[in-house]
Amino acid sequence: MRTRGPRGQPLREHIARVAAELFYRDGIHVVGVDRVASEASITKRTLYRHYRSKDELIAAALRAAPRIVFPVEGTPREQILGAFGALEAFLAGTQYRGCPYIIFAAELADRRHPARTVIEALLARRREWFRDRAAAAGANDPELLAEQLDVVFDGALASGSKRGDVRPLQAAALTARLLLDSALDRGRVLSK
Amino acid sequence: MRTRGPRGQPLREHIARVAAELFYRDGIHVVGVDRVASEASITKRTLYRHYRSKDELIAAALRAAPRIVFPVEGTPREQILGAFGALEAFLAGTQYRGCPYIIFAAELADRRHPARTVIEALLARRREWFRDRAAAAGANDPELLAEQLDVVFDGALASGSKRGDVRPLQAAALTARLLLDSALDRGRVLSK
DNA sequence: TCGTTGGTATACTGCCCTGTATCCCGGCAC
DNA sequence: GTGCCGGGATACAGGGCAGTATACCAACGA
Repeated sequence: MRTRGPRGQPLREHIARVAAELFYRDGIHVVGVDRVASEASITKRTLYRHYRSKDELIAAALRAAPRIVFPVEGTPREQILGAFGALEAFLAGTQYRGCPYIIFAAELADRRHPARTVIEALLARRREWFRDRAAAAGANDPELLAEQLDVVFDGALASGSKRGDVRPLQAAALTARLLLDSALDRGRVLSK
Repeated sequence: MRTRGPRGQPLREHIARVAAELFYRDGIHVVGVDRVASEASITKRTLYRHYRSKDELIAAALRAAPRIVFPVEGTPREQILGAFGALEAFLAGTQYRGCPYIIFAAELADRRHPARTVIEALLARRREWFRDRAAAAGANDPELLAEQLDVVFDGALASGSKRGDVRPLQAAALTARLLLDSALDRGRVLSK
Protein backbone atom coordinates (compact mmCIF):
# COMPACT_ATOMS: atom_id res chain seq x y z
CA MET A 1 0.00 0.00 0.00
CA ARG A 2 1.06 3.58 -0.49
CA THR A 3 -0.48 6.52 1.26
CA ARG A 4 2.03 9.11 0.11
CA GLY A 5 3.04 10.46 -3.21
CA PRO A 6 6.57 11.20 -4.36
CA ARG A 7 8.72 13.11 -1.89
CA GLY A 8 6.36 12.16 0.89
CA GLN A 9 3.54 14.45 -0.21
CA PRO A 10 0.10 13.39 0.88
CA LEU A 11 -1.37 11.53 -2.03
CA ARG A 12 -4.40 13.74 -2.26
CA GLU A 13 -2.32 16.83 -2.94
CA HIS A 14 -0.05 15.01 -5.29
CA ILE A 15 -3.06 14.11 -7.41
CA ALA A 16 -4.30 17.70 -7.40
CA ARG A 17 -0.93 18.99 -8.52
CA VAL A 18 -0.68 16.53 -11.37
CA ALA A 19 -4.23 17.35 -12.41
CA ALA A 20 -3.49 21.06 -12.28
CA GLU A 21 -0.60 20.74 -14.65
CA LEU A 22 -2.42 18.54 -17.12
CA PHE A 23 -5.63 20.54 -17.08
CA TYR A 24 -3.73 23.74 -17.54
CA ARG A 25 -1.45 22.51 -20.26
CA ASP A 26 -3.86 20.50 -22.39
CA GLY A 27 -7.31 21.62 -21.33
CA ILE A 28 -9.82 20.34 -18.83
CA HIS A 29 -12.05 18.61 -21.32
CA VAL A 30 -9.25 17.07 -23.29
CA VAL A 31 -7.62 15.47 -20.26
CA GLY A 32 -9.59 12.55 -18.87
CA VAL A 33 -9.37 11.17 -15.37
CA ASP A 34 -7.69 8.08 -16.79
CA ARG A 35 -4.82 10.22 -17.89
CA VAL A 36 -4.60 12.09 -14.61
CA ALA A 37 -4.48 8.79 -12.75
CA SER A 38 -1.89 7.35 -15.06
CA GLU A 39 0.39 10.41 -14.85
CA ALA A 40 0.02 10.44 -11.09
CA SER A 41 0.97 6.76 -11.02
CA ILE A 42 -2.21 5.72 -9.26
CA THR A 43 -5.32 3.93 -10.37
CA LYS A 44 -8.55 5.59 -11.26
CA ARG A 45 -10.18 3.83 -8.35
CA THR A 46 -7.79 5.55 -5.96
CA LEU A 47 -8.42 8.91 -7.56
CA TYR A 48 -12.13 8.51 -7.03
CA ARG A 49 -11.54 7.63 -3.40
CA HIS A 50 -9.99 11.07 -2.91
CA TYR A 51 -12.27 13.10 -5.11
CA ARG A 52 -15.90 12.34 -5.56
CA SER A 53 -16.07 13.55 -9.14
CA LYS A 54 -13.99 15.14 -11.85
CA ASP A 55 -15.57 18.49 -11.06
CA GLU A 56 -14.31 18.28 -7.51
CA LEU A 57 -10.88 17.40 -8.83
CA ILE A 58 -10.96 20.44 -11.08
CA ALA A 59 -11.66 22.70 -8.13
CA ALA A 60 -8.86 21.08 -6.15
CA ALA A 61 -6.51 21.40 -9.11
CA LEU A 62 -7.20 25.12 -9.27
CA ARG A 63 -6.33 25.50 -5.63
CA ALA A 64 -3.14 23.53 -6.20
CA ALA A 65 -2.07 25.47 -9.29
CA PRO A 66 1.14 27.48 -9.02
CA ARG A 67 0.52 31.07 -8.08
CA ILE A 68 2.37 34.27 -8.53
CA VAL A 69 4.07 35.20 -5.30
CA PHE A 70 3.33 38.81 -4.55
CA PRO A 71 6.01 40.77 -2.72
CA VAL A 72 5.48 41.65 0.91
CA GLU A 73 8.47 43.85 1.59
CA GLY A 74 9.11 47.47 0.79
CA THR A 75 6.84 50.46 0.49
CA PRO A 76 3.35 49.92 -0.90
CA ARG A 77 4.44 51.49 -4.14
CA GLU A 78 7.42 49.16 -4.41
CA GLN A 79 5.24 46.19 -3.64
CA ILE A 80 2.77 47.08 -6.35
CA LEU A 81 5.49 47.55 -8.92
CA GLY A 82 7.09 44.38 -7.63
CA ALA A 83 3.92 42.47 -8.39
CA PHE A 84 4.41 43.21 -12.08
CA GLY A 85 7.99 42.08 -11.81
CA ALA A 86 6.85 38.90 -10.13
CA LEU A 87 4.46 38.34 -12.99
CA GLU A 88 7.29 38.60 -15.48
CA ALA A 89 9.40 36.15 -13.50
CA PHE A 90 6.48 33.78 -13.23
CA LEU A 91 5.82 33.80 -16.94
CA ALA A 92 9.47 33.25 -17.72
CA GLY A 93 9.51 30.21 -15.45
CA THR A 94 6.64 28.26 -16.91
CA GLN A 95 5.80 27.46 -20.47
CA TYR A 96 2.97 29.90 -20.11
CA ARG A 97 -0.28 29.38 -21.90
CA GLY A 98 -2.41 32.08 -20.35
CA CYS A 99 -3.77 32.98 -16.96
CA PRO A 100 -4.88 29.74 -15.26
CA TYR A 101 -7.99 31.39 -13.88
CA ILE A 102 -9.03 32.53 -17.31
CA ILE A 103 -8.17 29.21 -18.91
CA PHE A 104 -10.13 27.26 -16.35
CA ALA A 105 -13.02 29.69 -16.33
CA ALA A 106 -13.18 29.58 -20.12
CA GLU A 107 -13.76 25.86 -20.09
CA LEU A 108 -16.27 26.00 -17.27
CA ALA A 109 -19.09 27.85 -18.91
CA ASP A 110 -21.46 26.98 -16.15
CA ARG A 111 -21.09 29.68 -13.55
CA ARG A 112 -22.27 27.35 -10.82
CA HIS A 113 -19.35 25.04 -11.26
CA PRO A 114 -17.56 24.51 -7.93
CA ALA A 115 -14.26 25.65 -9.40
CA ARG A 116 -15.77 29.01 -10.30
CA THR A 117 -16.14 29.98 -6.67
CA VAL A 118 -12.47 29.14 -6.15
CA ILE A 119 -11.53 31.41 -9.02
CA GLU A 120 -13.65 34.26 -7.78
CA ALA A 121 -12.15 34.04 -4.32
CA LEU A 122 -8.62 34.14 -5.68
CA LEU A 123 -9.36 37.10 -7.92
CA ALA A 124 -11.06 38.97 -5.12
CA ARG A 125 -7.99 38.43 -2.99
CA ARG A 126 -5.77 39.88 -5.66
CA ARG A 127 -7.89 42.97 -5.96
CA GLU A 128 -7.90 43.42 -2.21
CA TRP A 129 -4.15 43.14 -2.23
CA PHE A 130 -3.98 46.02 -4.70
CA ARG A 131 -6.58 48.01 -2.80
CA ASP A 132 -4.77 47.70 0.52
CA ARG A 133 -1.49 48.84 -1.00
CA ALA A 134 -3.18 51.63 -2.92
CA ALA A 135 -4.75 52.88 0.28
CA ALA A 136 -1.53 52.54 2.22
CA ALA A 137 0.31 54.49 -0.44
CA GLY A 138 -2.12 57.33 0.07
CA ALA A 139 -3.98 57.24 -3.22
CA ASN A 140 -6.84 59.66 -3.61
CA ASP A 141 -9.21 56.93 -4.70
CA PRO A 142 -7.79 53.57 -3.68
CA GLU A 143 -10.74 51.62 -5.09
CA LEU A 144 -10.26 53.16 -8.49
CA LEU A 145 -6.52 52.74 -8.48
CA ALA A 146 -6.86 49.12 -7.43
CA GLU A 147 -9.38 48.51 -10.17
CA GLN A 148 -7.05 50.06 -12.71
CA LEU A 149 -4.05 48.09 -11.55
CA ASP A 150 -6.12 44.93 -11.57
CA VAL A 151 -7.24 45.55 -15.13
CA VAL A 152 -3.69 46.17 -16.28
CA PHE A 153 -2.57 43.04 -14.48
CA ASP A 154 -5.25 41.01 -16.18
CA GLY A 155 -4.27 42.48 -19.49
CA ALA A 156 -0.66 41.52 -18.93
CA LEU A 157 -1.70 37.99 -18.03
CA ALA A 158 -3.82 37.72 -21.13
CA SER A 159 -1.35 39.34 -23.53
CA GLY A 160 1.55 37.39 -22.16
CA SER A 161 -0.05 34.23 -23.43
CA LYS A 162 -0.67 35.31 -26.97
CA ARG A 163 2.83 35.97 -28.04
CA GLY A 164 5.79 34.62 -26.21
CA ASP A 165 6.87 38.17 -25.93
CA VAL A 166 7.86 40.35 -23.01
CA ARG A 167 6.76 43.61 -24.58
CA PRO A 168 3.22 43.45 -23.21
CA LEU A 169 4.61 42.81 -19.76
CA GLN A 170 6.95 45.75 -19.96
CA ALA A 171 4.14 47.92 -21.26
CA ALA A 172 1.98 46.80 -18.35
CA ALA A 173 4.70 47.60 -15.83
CA LEU A 174 5.14 51.06 -17.32
CA THR A 175 1.41 51.64 -17.22
CA ALA A 176 1.31 50.60 -13.59
CA ARG A 177 4.06 53.06 -12.82
CA LEU A 178 2.17 55.80 -14.61
CA LEU A 179 -1.00 54.99 -12.71
CA LEU A 180 0.84 55.15 -9.43
CA ASP A 181 2.61 58.37 -10.28
CA SER A 182 -0.64 59.93 -11.28
CA ALA A 183 -2.70 58.71 -8.35
CA LEU A 184 -0.04 59.60 -5.82
CA ASP A 185 0.52 63.02 -7.35
CA ARG A 186 4.16 62.53 -7.97
CA GLY A 187 6.28 62.73 -11.02
CA ARG A 188 4.10 65.02 -13.04
CA VAL A 189 6.66 64.98 -15.80
CA LEU A 190 5.77 61.56 -16.93
CA SER A 191 7.83 60.34 -19.80
CA LYS A 192 11.39 61.25 -20.66
CA MET B 1 -34.01 21.61 -51.07
CA ARG B 2 -32.79 24.67 -49.32
CA THR B 3 -29.61 26.52 -50.14
CA ARG B 4 -30.19 29.49 -47.89
CA GLY B 5 -30.54 29.94 -44.20
CA PRO B 6 -33.04 32.18 -42.43
CA ARG B 7 -33.34 35.67 -43.86
CA GLY B 8 -31.72 34.50 -47.06
CA GLN B 9 -28.23 34.13 -45.61
CA PRO B 10 -25.99 31.70 -47.38
CA LEU B 11 -26.26 28.48 -45.48
CA ARG B 12 -22.55 28.22 -44.91
CA GLU B 13 -22.45 31.46 -42.99
CA HIS B 14 -25.60 30.68 -41.12
CA ILE B 15 -23.97 27.52 -39.81
CA ALA B 16 -20.85 29.40 -38.78
CA ARG B 17 -22.89 31.97 -36.89
CA VAL B 18 -24.86 29.36 -35.01
CA ALA B 19 -21.66 27.50 -34.21
CA ALA B 20 -20.03 30.69 -33.00
CA GLU B 21 -22.78 31.38 -30.55
CA LEU B 22 -22.91 27.84 -29.18
CA PHE B 23 -19.15 27.43 -28.95
CA TYR B 24 -18.83 30.75 -27.24
CA ARG B 25 -21.66 30.26 -24.81
CA ASP B 26 -21.17 26.65 -23.79
CA GLY B 27 -17.64 25.80 -24.84
CA ILE B 28 -16.10 24.20 -27.88
CA HIS B 29 -15.64 20.78 -26.39
CA VAL B 30 -19.02 20.65 -24.74
CA VAL B 31 -20.93 21.45 -27.91
CA GLY B 32 -20.96 18.62 -30.41
CA VAL B 33 -21.54 18.91 -34.10
CA ASP B 34 -24.88 17.18 -33.63
CA ARG B 35 -26.01 20.08 -31.53
CA VAL B 36 -24.73 22.69 -33.95
CA ALA B 37 -26.58 20.98 -36.77
CA SER B 38 -29.75 20.69 -34.77
CA GLU B 39 -29.73 24.35 -33.67
CA ALA B 40 -28.99 25.44 -37.21
CA SER B 41 -31.94 23.32 -38.41
CA ILE B 42 -29.85 21.30 -40.78
CA THR B 43 -28.56 17.76 -40.74
CA LYS B 44 -25.10 16.76 -39.75
CA ARG B 45 -24.55 15.52 -43.26
CA THR B 46 -25.15 18.99 -44.62
CA LEU B 47 -22.81 20.51 -42.09
CA TYR B 48 -20.06 18.19 -43.19
CA ARG B 49 -20.66 19.16 -46.79
CA HIS B 50 -19.77 22.73 -45.88
CA TYR B 51 -16.98 22.10 -43.43
CA ARG B 52 -14.58 19.24 -43.70
CA SER B 53 -14.14 18.81 -39.97
CA LYS B 54 -15.12 20.29 -36.66
CA ASP B 55 -11.79 22.07 -36.46
CA GLU B 56 -12.53 23.85 -39.71
CA LEU B 57 -15.93 24.79 -38.35
CA ILE B 58 -14.30 26.23 -35.23
CA ALA B 59 -12.09 28.47 -37.32
CA ALA B 60 -15.08 29.61 -39.36
CA ALA B 61 -17.06 30.24 -36.20
CA LEU B 62 -14.33 32.49 -34.91
CA ARG B 63 -14.41 34.53 -38.07
CA ALA B 64 -18.17 34.77 -37.81
CA ALA B 65 -18.21 35.79 -34.15
CA PRO B 66 -19.57 39.26 -33.40
CA ARG B 67 -16.85 41.84 -33.18
CA ILE B 68 -16.47 45.14 -31.50
CA VAL B 69 -16.91 47.91 -34.04
CA PHE B 70 -14.09 50.35 -33.64
CA PRO B 71 -14.87 53.98 -34.42
CA VAL B 72 -13.51 55.51 -37.60
CA GLU B 73 -14.51 59.13 -37.16
CA GLY B 74 -12.96 61.89 -35.15
CA THR B 75 -9.39 62.63 -34.15
CA PRO B 76 -7.09 59.70 -33.44
CA ARG B 77 -7.39 60.46 -29.75
CA GLU B 78 -11.18 60.42 -29.93
CA GLN B 79 -11.12 57.19 -31.86
CA ILE B 80 -8.93 55.49 -29.31
CA LEU B 81 -11.10 56.60 -26.44
CA GLY B 82 -14.13 55.66 -28.52
CA ALA B 83 -12.82 52.10 -28.77
CA PHE B 84 -13.18 51.74 -25.02
CA GLY B 85 -16.69 53.12 -25.22
CA ALA B 86 -17.48 50.65 -27.99
CA LEU B 87 -16.24 47.90 -25.75
CA GLU B 88 -18.61 48.95 -23.02
CA ALA B 89 -21.52 49.06 -25.43
CA PHE B 90 -20.57 45.67 -26.80
CA LEU B 91 -20.46 44.07 -23.38
CA ALA B 92 -23.79 45.57 -22.42
CA GLY B 93 -25.36 44.11 -25.55
CA THR B 94 -24.41 40.47 -25.12
CA GLN B 95 -24.57 38.21 -22.15
CA TYR B 96 -20.85 38.43 -22.00
CA ARG B 97 -18.75 35.53 -20.89
CA GLY B 98 -15.27 36.77 -21.69
CA CYS B 99 -13.29 37.73 -24.73
CA PRO B 100 -14.13 35.25 -27.51
CA TYR B 101 -10.52 35.09 -28.62
CA ILE B 102 -9.39 34.16 -25.15
CA ILE B 103 -12.23 31.68 -24.66
CA PHE B 104 -11.54 29.95 -27.92
CA ALA B 105 -7.79 30.03 -27.45
CA ALA B 106 -8.16 28.58 -23.97
CA GLU B 107 -9.86 25.51 -25.31
CA LEU B 108 -7.46 25.09 -28.19
CA ALA B 109 -4.30 24.23 -26.35
CA ASP B 110 -2.61 23.11 -29.51
CA ARG B 111 -1.02 26.18 -31.00
CA ARG B 112 -1.15 24.69 -34.46
CA HIS B 113 -4.91 24.56 -34.51
CA PRO B 114 -6.26 26.37 -37.59
CA ALA B 115 -8.39 28.63 -35.44
CA ARG B 116 -5.31 29.91 -33.65
CA THR B 117 -4.05 31.61 -36.79
CA VAL B 118 -7.41 33.34 -37.13
CA ILE B 119 -7.13 34.61 -33.58
CA GLU B 120 -3.61 35.85 -34.05
CA ALA B 121 -4.57 37.72 -37.19
CA LEU B 122 -7.48 39.44 -35.46
CA LEU B 123 -5.37 40.44 -32.49
CA ALA B 124 -2.60 41.73 -34.71
CA ARG B 125 -5.14 43.85 -36.53
CA ARG B 126 -6.33 45.34 -33.28
CA ARG B 127 -2.84 46.26 -32.24
CA GLU B 128 -2.15 47.82 -35.60
CA TRP B 129 -5.32 49.82 -35.24
CA PHE B 130 -4.00 51.22 -31.96
CA ARG B 131 -0.53 51.77 -33.39
CA ASP B 132 -1.79 53.72 -36.40
CA ARG B 133 -3.88 56.02 -34.23
CA ALA B 134 -1.10 56.40 -31.70
CA ALA B 135 1.25 57.45 -34.47
CA ALA B 136 -1.29 59.76 -36.05
CA ALA B 137 -1.89 61.40 -32.70
CA GLY B 138 1.80 62.21 -32.52
CA ALA B 139 2.86 59.95 -29.68
CA ASN B 140 6.52 59.88 -28.84
CA ASP B 141 6.66 56.12 -28.97
CA PRO B 142 3.64 54.82 -30.89
CA GLU B 143 4.69 51.19 -30.53
CA LEU B 144 4.82 51.47 -26.77
CA LEU B 145 1.60 53.39 -26.50
CA ALA B 146 -0.17 50.87 -28.72
CA GLU B 147 1.17 48.03 -26.63
CA GLN B 148 -0.05 49.72 -23.47
CA LEU B 149 -3.49 50.43 -24.88
CA ASP B 150 -3.71 46.89 -26.12
CA VAL B 151 -2.86 45.50 -22.72
CA VAL B 152 -5.44 47.69 -21.04
CA PHE B 153 -8.00 46.66 -23.62
CA ASP B 154 -7.25 42.99 -23.00
CA GLY B 155 -7.55 43.58 -19.31
CA ALA B 156 -10.93 45.19 -19.74
CA LEU B 157 -12.11 42.30 -21.87
CA ALA B 158 -10.92 39.80 -19.29
CA SER B 159 -12.20 41.67 -16.22
CA GLY B 160 -15.50 42.44 -17.82
CA SER B 161 -16.30 38.76 -17.83
CA LYS B 162 -15.55 37.98 -14.25
CA ARG B 163 -18.06 40.20 -12.60
CA GLY B 164 -21.01 41.61 -14.46
CA ASP B 165 -19.74 44.93 -13.41
CA VAL B 166 -18.89 48.09 -15.34
CA ARG B 167 -16.24 49.31 -12.91
CA PRO B 168 -13.36 47.53 -14.64
CA LEU B 169 -14.46 49.03 -17.94
CA GLN B 170 -14.57 52.51 -16.52
CA ALA B 171 -11.21 51.98 -14.90
CA ALA B 172 -9.83 50.84 -18.25
CA ALA B 173 -11.23 53.88 -20.03
CA LEU B 174 -9.69 56.19 -17.46
CA THR B 175 -6.37 54.41 -17.77
CA ALA B 176 -6.49 54.81 -21.54
CA ARG B 177 -7.13 58.50 -21.12
CA LEU B 178 -4.21 58.79 -18.78
CA LEU B 179 -1.95 56.94 -21.19
CA LEU B 180 -2.94 59.25 -24.00
CA ASP B 181 -2.52 62.37 -21.94
CA SER B 182 0.88 61.25 -20.86
CA ALA B 183 2.12 60.09 -24.25
CA LEU B 184 0.82 63.14 -26.04
CA ASP B 185 2.23 65.49 -23.45
CA ARG B 186 -1.03 67.09 -22.66
CA GLY B 187 -2.94 67.57 -19.48
CA ARG B 188 -0.04 67.28 -17.12
CA VAL B 189 -2.38 67.89 -14.25
CA LEU B 190 -3.91 64.51 -14.37
CA SER B 191 -6.58 64.01 -11.83
CA LYS B 192 -8.81 66.70 -10.41
C1' DT C 1 -35.86 15.72 -70.03
C1' DC C 2 -32.48 14.16 -67.42
C1' DG C 3 -28.28 14.35 -64.68
C1' DT C 4 -26.06 16.86 -61.23
C1' DT C 5 -26.08 19.30 -57.13
C1' DG C 6 -27.20 19.96 -52.53
C1' DG C 7 -30.38 19.21 -49.46
C1' DT C 8 -33.20 15.49 -45.80
C1' DA C 9 -33.44 11.44 -42.76
C1' DT C 10 -31.45 7.84 -40.32
C1' DA C 11 -28.39 4.52 -38.95
C1' DC C 12 -23.91 3.13 -37.91
C1' DT C 13 -18.68 2.69 -36.68
C1' DG C 14 -15.28 3.06 -33.54
C1' DC C 15 -13.56 5.58 -29.97
C1' DC C 16 -13.24 7.96 -25.57
C1' DC C 17 -15.49 9.63 -21.60
C1' DT C 18 -17.06 9.45 -16.42
C1' DG C 19 -18.00 6.66 -12.92
C1' DT C 20 -18.62 1.92 -10.77
C1' DA C 21 -17.88 -3.02 -9.63
C1' DT C 22 -15.02 -6.78 -8.36
C1' DC C 23 -11.28 -8.91 -6.53
C1' DC C 24 -6.75 -8.93 -4.58
C1' DC C 25 -3.14 -7.49 -1.40
C1' DG C 26 -0.25 -5.39 2.23
C1' DG C 27 0.42 -2.77 6.30
C1' DC C 28 -1.18 -1.12 10.72
C1' DA C 29 -4.00 -0.77 15.05
C1' DC C 30 -5.90 -3.26 18.33
C1' DG D 1 -3.10 -12.56 14.72
C1' DT D 2 -6.83 -10.54 12.74
C1' DG D 3 -9.86 -7.09 10.94
C1' DC D 4 -9.92 -3.51 8.00
C1' DC D 5 -8.62 0.36 5.52
C1' DG D 6 -6.59 2.15 1.45
C1' DG D 7 -4.51 1.20 -2.73
C1' DG D 8 -3.57 -1.97 -7.21
C1' DA D 9 -5.49 -4.13 -11.31
C1' DT D 10 -8.97 -4.84 -14.44
C1' DA D 11 -13.18 -4.89 -16.46
C1' DC D 12 -17.49 -2.94 -17.38
C1' DA D 13 -21.83 0.12 -18.04
C1' DG D 14 -23.82 3.71 -20.35
C1' DG D 15 -23.46 7.61 -22.92
C1' DG D 16 -21.48 11.12 -26.16
C1' DC D 17 -18.31 12.13 -29.58
C1' DA D 18 -16.58 12.89 -34.76
C1' DG D 19 -17.28 11.37 -38.91
C1' DT D 20 -19.32 8.09 -42.57
C1' DA D 21 -22.79 5.34 -45.25
C1' DT D 22 -27.02 4.75 -47.51
C1' DA D 23 -31.09 6.07 -49.56
C1' DC D 24 -34.21 9.45 -51.05
C1' DC D 25 -35.79 13.88 -52.99
C1' DA D 26 -36.32 18.58 -55.04
C1' DA D 27 -34.67 22.19 -57.93
C1' DC D 28 -32.03 23.86 -61.66
C1' DG D 29 -29.43 24.05 -66.03
C1' DA D 30 -27.90 22.14 -70.36
